Amino acid sequence: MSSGSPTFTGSNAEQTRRHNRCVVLGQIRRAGSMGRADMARASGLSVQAVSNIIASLERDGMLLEAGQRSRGRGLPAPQYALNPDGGYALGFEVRLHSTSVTLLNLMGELRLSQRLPLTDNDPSSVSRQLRQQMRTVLANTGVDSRLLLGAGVVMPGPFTPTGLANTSSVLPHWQDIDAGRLFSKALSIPVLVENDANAAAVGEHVSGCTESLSNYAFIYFGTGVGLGIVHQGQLFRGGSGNAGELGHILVPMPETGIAPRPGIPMRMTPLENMASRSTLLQRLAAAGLKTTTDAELEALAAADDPVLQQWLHDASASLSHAVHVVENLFDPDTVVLGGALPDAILTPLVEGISLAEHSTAQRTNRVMPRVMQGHSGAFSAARGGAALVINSLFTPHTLS
Amino acid sequence: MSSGSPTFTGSNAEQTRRHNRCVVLGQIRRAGSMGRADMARASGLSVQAVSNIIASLERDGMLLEAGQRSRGRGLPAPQYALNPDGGYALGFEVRLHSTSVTLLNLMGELRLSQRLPLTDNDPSSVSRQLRQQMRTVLANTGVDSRLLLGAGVVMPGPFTPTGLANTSSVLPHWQDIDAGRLFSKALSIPVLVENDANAAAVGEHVSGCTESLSNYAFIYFGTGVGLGIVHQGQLFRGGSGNAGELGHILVPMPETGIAPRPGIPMRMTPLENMASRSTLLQRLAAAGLKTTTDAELEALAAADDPVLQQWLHDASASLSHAVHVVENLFDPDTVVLGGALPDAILTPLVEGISLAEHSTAQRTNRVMPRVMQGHSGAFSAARGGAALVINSLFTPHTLS
DNA sequence: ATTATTAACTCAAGCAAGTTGAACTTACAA
DNA sequence: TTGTAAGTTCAACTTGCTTGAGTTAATAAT
Repeated sequence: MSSGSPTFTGSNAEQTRRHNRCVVLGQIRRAGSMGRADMARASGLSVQAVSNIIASLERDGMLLEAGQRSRGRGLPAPQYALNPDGGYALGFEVRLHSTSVTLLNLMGELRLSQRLPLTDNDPSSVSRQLRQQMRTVLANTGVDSRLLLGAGVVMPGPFTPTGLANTSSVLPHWQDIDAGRLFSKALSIPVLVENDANAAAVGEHVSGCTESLSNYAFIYFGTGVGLGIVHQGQLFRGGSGNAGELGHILVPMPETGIAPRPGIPMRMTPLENMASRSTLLQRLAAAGLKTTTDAELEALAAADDPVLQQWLHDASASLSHAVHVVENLFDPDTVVLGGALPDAILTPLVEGISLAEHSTAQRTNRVMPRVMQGHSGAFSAARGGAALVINSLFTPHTLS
Repeated sequence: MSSGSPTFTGSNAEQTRRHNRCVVLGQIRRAGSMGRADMARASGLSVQAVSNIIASLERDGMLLEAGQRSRGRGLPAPQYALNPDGGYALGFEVRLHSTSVTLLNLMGELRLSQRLPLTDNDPSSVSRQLRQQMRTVLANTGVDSRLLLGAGVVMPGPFTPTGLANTSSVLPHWQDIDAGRLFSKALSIPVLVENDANAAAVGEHVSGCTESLSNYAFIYFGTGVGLGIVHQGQLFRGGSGNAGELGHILVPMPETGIAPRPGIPMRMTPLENMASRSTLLQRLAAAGLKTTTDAELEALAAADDPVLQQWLHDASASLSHAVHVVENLFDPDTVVLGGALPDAILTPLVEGISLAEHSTAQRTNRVMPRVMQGHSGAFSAARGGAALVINSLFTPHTLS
């Protein structure tokens, strides 16, 4: 089913208040702490309106007074800052054989993360396991369940426009399941479902190298290679929620002795055949190295393993091509690379990227580097899931 | 200067009304005509709120009563439809040696279009010429200037985030000029400035093959090749307004005897070296054919000119690659191709596109063709400019 | 030291716009 | 002929932002 025109929905006083709360919270978050008059100026609201919103946020425990600040004459302004413990968000990553969970506080700080093996990945088994993990996390951190603002669940796509089901997914048994509704019922809190790249992209916004940016691209290394796009503070999801399939785009293949496929005019290959973790593992396996864990990969990196070095070389070249495409099509303020690779691999991969001079991104007035390294490691997707919830507090929901 | 986080601005009752007016107008537009109760159900507003908005829109001349409609029992509902003459929008295209103007009514119907040669393209000369063209159009159509809702001006980029200036643009003398402010002063109406591809994309939404869609990509053939992305009814502009530089992405080069450039690992070339109007003209010139006008191109197409045929073949192959990239990165409901090419060229170009089966876009449940042909011809950009204004009436401004 | 100025905040009244519920109108059905 | 359903209007109510007057406290000027 195609998305059609979104039937925009009407607004009223209640939604206006919700919007303005988001605006105020977002400003406090970005500035660290602010006074009422500053917020009024920044938001265009009257001081009185800001004052009422502050009072309501303080009642809800989201804000704390943070001293006073005097700038020259006049009454010193009481400053307000986020209460880090004013709320928490859970993030889950559901994979074929494991589920991960993270807990972030309002400031986007990691409180706990945990991974469990998953034996049955049918919907009800997964729901049970997430529910169990939620209980464990709350018990281990002492966080009151009433402070949970929601959960973000990261799952492999593809998605359909009607919520979040998948057709020929990596996960069996999930055809046409509305995962959001399912988990929301199981966990008794609001749930957002996203793919790994989108979640990781938002994770970088909530705590990472793009906190001050609202337009950027995030290249995520999971099993394959994904792309999360943040545009004007919002995720770009595409018509059916499957935008950012960077791994599918064709890149020129370096001469590695592999024959070109028939039907493809040149020696082109999908990016995920060159620059994904599974490709690396395949190459290592072909060379007789049975490698699977991050620790093993780190050891190979430390030993300057030649197969790994060659892969890094080839993968960086392919990524350079992909980054060029992303820069020209999305015009991001920066391109961040991160995900489920150890830093020992990710860092040389990012450093190996060489960008063409001739590009829209080659502006004179840019303040960010064109390429940056973002969060990495096993929990970057789950962290991103929790970040989706945190981020939604600070970002007015522009639609609906 | 990078965009940073957009400081979202607060909302109030006045903006709520503006938003709801857009919602209601948009629904009437999509449905053709509607009654109050239908709009209330579709928007989530109360019937009374809709009623008040309808009254205000009718006072403003934007709506007309369009009979009654009875569905079974109950009071027959008075229907409302857009008043085609309730407002007009101007669209301009500023090029190196010409300026074009179009006038669209509220329904997106073309009322007039005109092209004038441009001798001096410095800012004040252009402003004068546009002002003159506005007067001419109003005089020739008898439209009252008070019915002008605004103008959309299409100019070549690149843009900067601070409004709409350009640095190393095709147009000289325009460095760091705020074109929007300039034209708005000259024309005494609100002005939007966009690049050709974005404007043409919105043009297709206002009257074209994507009226019922809110996620699509538009590949625009101007001097080069551009891409306009509409996502959830909004243009995707990127961090500095320069998203969609499709012409810059590298595509595999068919064996046409041209030597590969040094530094590029394979025989890759920017798309606009393969699939742009200027490339076609160059090839024709190299073959001794001094062709410049659309009429001459149409004649060559009718004569099955071999140089043109070869170009069509090569360009379609390159475009196939580009469409594949666009499908996978943006996940649009469809990809539309259009712009400043005559139909005699555009149609075979679109028909020549062959798409890989293996793609995110290869869904089972798609309702639109993957590739469609959109508006073409000399005025497609200027039309798009006017469409920007019309579209803004029906699309709630989600930010700011 | 006293007074003026300035900035930030609070209080109370006012306003705009959406919501709610009762009353009215019309068409179809029993 | 009467009842029911659907659409609309009217009037009272509610929410939330704005406005303007009054209060407080820090700095600057006298």
